[in-house]
Amino acid sequence: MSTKPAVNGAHKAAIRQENEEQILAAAERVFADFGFKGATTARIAEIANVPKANVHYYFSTKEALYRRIMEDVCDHWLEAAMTFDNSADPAFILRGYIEAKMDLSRVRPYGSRLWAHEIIRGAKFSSEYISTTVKNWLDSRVEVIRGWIDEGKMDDVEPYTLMYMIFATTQHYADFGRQIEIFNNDKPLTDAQFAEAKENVVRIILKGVGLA
Amino acid sequence: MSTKPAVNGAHKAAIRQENEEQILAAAERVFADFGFKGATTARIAEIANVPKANVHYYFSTKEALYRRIMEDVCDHWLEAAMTFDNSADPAFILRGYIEAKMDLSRVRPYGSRLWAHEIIRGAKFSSEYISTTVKNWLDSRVEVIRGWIDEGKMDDVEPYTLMYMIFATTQHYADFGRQIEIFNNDKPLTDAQFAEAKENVVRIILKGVGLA
DNA sequence: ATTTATCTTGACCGTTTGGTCAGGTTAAAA
DNA sequence: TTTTAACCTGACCAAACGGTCAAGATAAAT
Repeated sequence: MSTKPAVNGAHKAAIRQENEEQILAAAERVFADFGFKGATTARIAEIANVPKANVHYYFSTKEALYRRIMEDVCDHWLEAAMTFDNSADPAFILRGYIEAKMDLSRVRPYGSRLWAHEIIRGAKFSSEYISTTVKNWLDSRVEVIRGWIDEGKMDDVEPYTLMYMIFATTQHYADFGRQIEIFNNDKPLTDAQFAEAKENVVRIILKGVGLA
Repeated sequence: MSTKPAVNGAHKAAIRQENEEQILAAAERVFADFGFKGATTARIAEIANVPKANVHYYFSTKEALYRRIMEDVCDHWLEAAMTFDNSADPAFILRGYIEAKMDLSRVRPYGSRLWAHEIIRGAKFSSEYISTTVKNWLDSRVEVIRGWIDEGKMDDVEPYTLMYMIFATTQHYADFGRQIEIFNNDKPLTDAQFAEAKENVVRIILKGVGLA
């Protein structure tokens, strides 16, 4: 561990932060792979490289750990959502949002997979969050899209269907990453391949709604 | 049970078929909700309305049951895949394929979710199937799309990206069905809403690749 | 130097889990 | 009628699981 002399408990605080981060990262991965019920605290401890009792020392229960990670994933999702503002230029906004979501899938695939698990099993823990924070955001974005349609800036498409298409397509690169890898001759997409995919996704969707 | 007199073991055969179907349906649902590891044989038995020992009487292990259902889901997927043939008319073929996939999500959401679980956790059981049957089919369809592009029938898009977009968008209605339901004021999509979504998905994608 | 607070962790506990078994029931075959 | 085969299932087993605890180590405060 750190050899730097501690001042005012900084060392103990650093120990806590380092261990918590290690456990959170391990847990995100294990929950992403197996879902809440399928994940074991033994496996999380193993990946985090700490004794199982330590997981419980820092996070009282498996569920507490799970909720903590989901909050973090939601915060990250919100950052991408913020790129979708009320600008007058739909092509610019939609391009920015799709790219932000694609990038999120690229840099944090486990978070997306964890979310997918959560939704697939019925959104047991996140139902309220989805029906409030996420739904309010979605409904307000749908109003913005409707405004663009009314102003003749884009085709008259059903806005919810468009948003679901964007969610689905962008998260696919995280959730079904392994399948895409198998299709790519068992190799992860290179940065170039991913950039090309991103550009094609943006292009097809923008043209699909009359913006390119 | 059936009161019809049996002839040549038909009754016993009917018992087996009925019980197997019940267990398979229950298992598909439980595996869809919780994934392989998170699902329990006790839960499957409960949903199937049979004693747990009966599950093992008909399917030796949990894994045998899981593999059996996955084979079935793959067969079903293949049926939709068959709509994508070598026709000269890309708009017609893509529309047919997208619609078949959307319908599959509508009539068999658990199968799609089970598949999603399988892929999210790394395609542990299905890796070979994906890298052979599915990949060969995908690669051959990509060649067909390239042919259409070469003939100037559609835009020069990256065919794999297009196929992933179709997979993602159509399966979203099954895998993230709960989220969509929450966004729909906690009500499942009506048939009319689903038909509208399907039409919009087809329209956006076809236009997005220069086919509408 | 001593005390206090935090960290560490092997061992343990009660519950859950996948799977087995023995004995009984029912239907079909001989 | 008897025998055979298939179905049924409560009880049980060993292993896995989430979580706890006591005792020791370490760092910080007094």
